[in-house]
Amino acid sequence: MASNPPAHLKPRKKPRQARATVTVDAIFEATIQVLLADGPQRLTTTRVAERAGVSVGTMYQYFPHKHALFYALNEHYLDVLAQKVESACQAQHGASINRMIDVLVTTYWNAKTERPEVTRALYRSVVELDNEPLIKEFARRLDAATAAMFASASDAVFADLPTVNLTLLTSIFGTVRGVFERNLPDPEASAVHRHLVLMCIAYLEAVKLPPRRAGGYDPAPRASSH
Amino acid sequence: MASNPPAHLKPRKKPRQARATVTVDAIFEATIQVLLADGPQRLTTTRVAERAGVSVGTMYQYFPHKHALFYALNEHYLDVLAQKVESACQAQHGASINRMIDVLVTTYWNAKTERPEVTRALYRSVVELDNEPLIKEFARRLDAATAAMFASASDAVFADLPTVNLTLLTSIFGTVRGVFERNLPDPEASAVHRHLVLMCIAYLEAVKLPPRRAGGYDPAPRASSH
DNA sequence: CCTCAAACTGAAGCATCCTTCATATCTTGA
DNA sequence: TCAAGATATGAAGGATGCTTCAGTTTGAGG
Repeated sequence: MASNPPAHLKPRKKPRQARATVTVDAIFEATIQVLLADGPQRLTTTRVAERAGVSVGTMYQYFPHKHALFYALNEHYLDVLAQKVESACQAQHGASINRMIDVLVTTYWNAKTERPEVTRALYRSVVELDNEPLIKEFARRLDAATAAMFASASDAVFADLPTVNLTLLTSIFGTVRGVFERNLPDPEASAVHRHLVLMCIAYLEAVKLPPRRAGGYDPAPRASSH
Repeated sequence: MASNPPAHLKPRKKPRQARATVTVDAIFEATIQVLLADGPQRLTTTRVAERAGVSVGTMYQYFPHKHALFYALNEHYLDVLAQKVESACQAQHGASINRMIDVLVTTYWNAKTERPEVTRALYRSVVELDNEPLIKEFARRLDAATAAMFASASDAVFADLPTVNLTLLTSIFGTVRGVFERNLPDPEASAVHRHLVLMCIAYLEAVKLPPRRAGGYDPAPRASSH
């Protein structure tokens, strides 16, 4: 369901027997474990294999090289994340922009916060080679999902939805990332979460086109026009 | 002028003769060059030394190991960046919040955009070991600078300035980073820049305390109260 | 001009790490 | 039960990188 991996880092083969499936799952899990325990620098084929309880050779039956493993891991993570956001957006079609923003931010936030260590580890690992296609595809999917949602808002229409949408996503993703990067403790992190919602709502209020009656912000605020 | 580097990655010695200064500068420049040309993965002591036109041994006279070099590079970069923002903030004391936001965002944005390749390379390199203290110190400095600025605003007072300030900085930094990460082409990047300013202004409008007279947003918008 | 500390050199030691492949074991299906 | 394909093993080859140090060159001060 995700994108098409560049040829050079496609998995070598898919598991056909039950034990092989177990093995591959163990390898993924081990990769995360090693990432958590030792950091991206010490993510070593040997270490992953050891932790997964298999031999190095086994890994190379499924992944042509280390980067392919890494790529597959991130692909899976981003795919799950994108699905969560997509279905959350879907569910809010026709709602108010306030609710949309709240759901969007909170869904993304919770998904990232569910396993903070994993999130942090992956953020730090995204540096590795060639996952730019992954990020692009992820961004494209969410762009589409949120744009469709906002276009369906019951209480607002936007002149330049693409830009508004892009700005929103960029700032939400960036803010969440910043919270992880600075390792903000919980009272502050929650406060930022709340204020991020406020910020986005205020932004949408400011850029939405005035509804049919009752001017939005500039001309004659709440007197019937003229 | 920056923080105190952890002992294990302090420079070994400072240049005492002119040629040594030249050497150290060349090493820094070469580090950036290699980062740009080959990426953080291929940043190798040998490669840096070669590009700098010195031998590996020379590098080790000044830096106890690779990470120390890296650390010093980032330290310098963040220091310059922090200074720019600090002085920009200083200059806006007493101004309106709109102007403050505009100056803050634009200053940061321009500083990052000045040499986009370098920015991108450094963003990608910040993964390396132990520069968390650097980030913390950088955040602390800017936090202080912008908080002081906003506290002096001529047209607004905030109930919870620390949170407002933290949210602003986190989202601004994060958004800019996101623009680089997604490698947004210029029309879109500029649009996000503009909208980021709008967003921050709308946010501050929404959270500022109502001025002495003429209620802010909730009660009786522009009729003399009561 | 001379001396000594500062600066520089770069081959080599040491430590990892990635990846392969010949071999062994397991599972399935007939 | 047995053959054949699937899966697993792990020692070893090959590559690269970090760091040291014994020795050389350079520059500053007397």
